This record gives sequence, C-alpha cells and structure tokens, in this order.
Amino acid sequence: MPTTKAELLQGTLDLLILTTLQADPLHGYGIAQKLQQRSDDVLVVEEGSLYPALYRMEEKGWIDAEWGKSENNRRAKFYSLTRSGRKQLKEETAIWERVCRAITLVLQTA
Amino acid sequence: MPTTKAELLQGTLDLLILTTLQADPLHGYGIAQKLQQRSDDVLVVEEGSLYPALYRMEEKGWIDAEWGKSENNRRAKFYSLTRSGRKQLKEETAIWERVCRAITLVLQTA
DNA sequence: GAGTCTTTCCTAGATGTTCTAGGGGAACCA
DNA sequence: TGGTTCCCCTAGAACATCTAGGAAAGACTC
Repeated sequence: MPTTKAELLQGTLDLLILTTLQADPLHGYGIAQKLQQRSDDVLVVEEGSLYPALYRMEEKGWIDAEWGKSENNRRAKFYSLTRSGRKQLKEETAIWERVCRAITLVLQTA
Repeated sequence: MPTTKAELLQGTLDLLILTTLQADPLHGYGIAQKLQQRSDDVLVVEEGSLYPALYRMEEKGWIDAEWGKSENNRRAKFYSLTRSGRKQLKEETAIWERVCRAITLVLQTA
C-alpha cells in the first residue's frame, strides 16, 4: 500500500498533455509514461482519462493525430501540437501560474 | 468582458475552506469573501459550490456549525475546524504541495 | 507454434465536484 | 415603503476523471 495516492488535479490534464507534446509528437501510451517519469511518479494518468482527453483535444483542434509505428514496432497513434494547441498551451500555463500563485498566497496568509 | 476567468481548480476547494477557517470561525458568506480577498480576486467561490461543500465537510466531521449573529447583525451559521479538520488540513496541504511541485516540474522539464 | 507477457488502443458507465440559476428571509438605508 | 445588501439554501446540469473492463498484435519462452 503506497503512502501517497497518485492523483491528478482536475483541470490540469490538458495542460500536462500539451506540455508533454511540446517538444516532439508522442503516442498516448508514451504521453502517460513521460508524464509519470517527469513528475517523479507523482502524476499518474489512467488510460480511461487519457484517451477521452486526447479526443476532446483533437476535436478542439489543439492536437493532430497520425497512425505510425512505435519504438517497439507497435501500431501507435502519434499526437502533435497544432498552432492552436501551442496557443492553448500558453494560455493554460498562464492560468495555472495565476491560480497556483493565488492558492499559495491563501495558504501562506493564513 | 474580463480578461481572466475567475475559477477554481477542482479538488482545491476543501483545502481552501479549511485554510480559511484555520484562524477563526467564520460564516459561509464570510469564507467566500475572505478567500477572494486573500487571493487578490483570483479565486471566486460560487455559493452553489460553497454551501454543498460545507455540508460535505460537516458530514465528514472536519468542521462544526453553530448559528449566531454576524458582524452585520444577521443570522449566520459559523463554521469552525474540528480536531479532525486540522488533521485533514495538514494532509491536504501536503498533497497540494506535492502535486503543485510535480506540475511545476513537468512544466519546467519540457 | 503454443502460450504468455507487454504494448497500445478503446469504451461504457459510475463518481464526484463545481456551476447555473434560481428562491427566500431579514436587516439596513433612503 | 421600497430597494439593497447580507446570508442561507437547493435542484439539476455540466464536466472531468476513474473503474473496470475488452481487444489486437508484436515479442519472448520453451
């Protein structure tokens, strides 16, 4: 039994996915792994959250999908940021920073 | 049209309420105001979110309620932290710090 | 070449929080 | 007396995430 539940703050998943795609295209499975690694195992995305999120984001035009082959020679869908996705990433980053600062402020003021 | 939507990160409301009650008991309306002020108007809690949250937290035993008179001589329900609420506050603060750090890490690593 | 493991994708339904959009009473003020 | 502010409350909608599955196909083991 782990001491700390791995969890996600509702509302941050899009930001996290966009960030993960910033450098290179990645397939879904890879996004989840990268996210977990980069967060030192704190952030864990369930597949049942990830794929629906990717569809939402594709519909909104933030990411593009393309079928290809993974590093392990498996069929995989690679997602890449669109121009609109980069804009969204900027906005969501700004919102995160503002809200994060606000919460920290409240916690400290008390 | 405001440039920035005032919004709440889902999952942080309990933490924010507990924090706001840390020093003194407060009524619901006052909690919302204090939160907004301390966050420089970034965090705005709708009453439709606030009151249900207070009930949940009362049921869980984190806060106690008592009817009284407000500063403005109005009937008001004052909430105060229980011992269990203080413990919860500690835990949620720790979770927030861990997750916040993790997200910041991901944002920077990219 | 049979069987198992891993990778990768997918979905339906449940769960839980927050918001929208109301309603209402009572004190204060003009 | 009438309007405004304070303070409480609720039902239902909206939405994101999770649970708990299923499935296919390459890789590995023997």
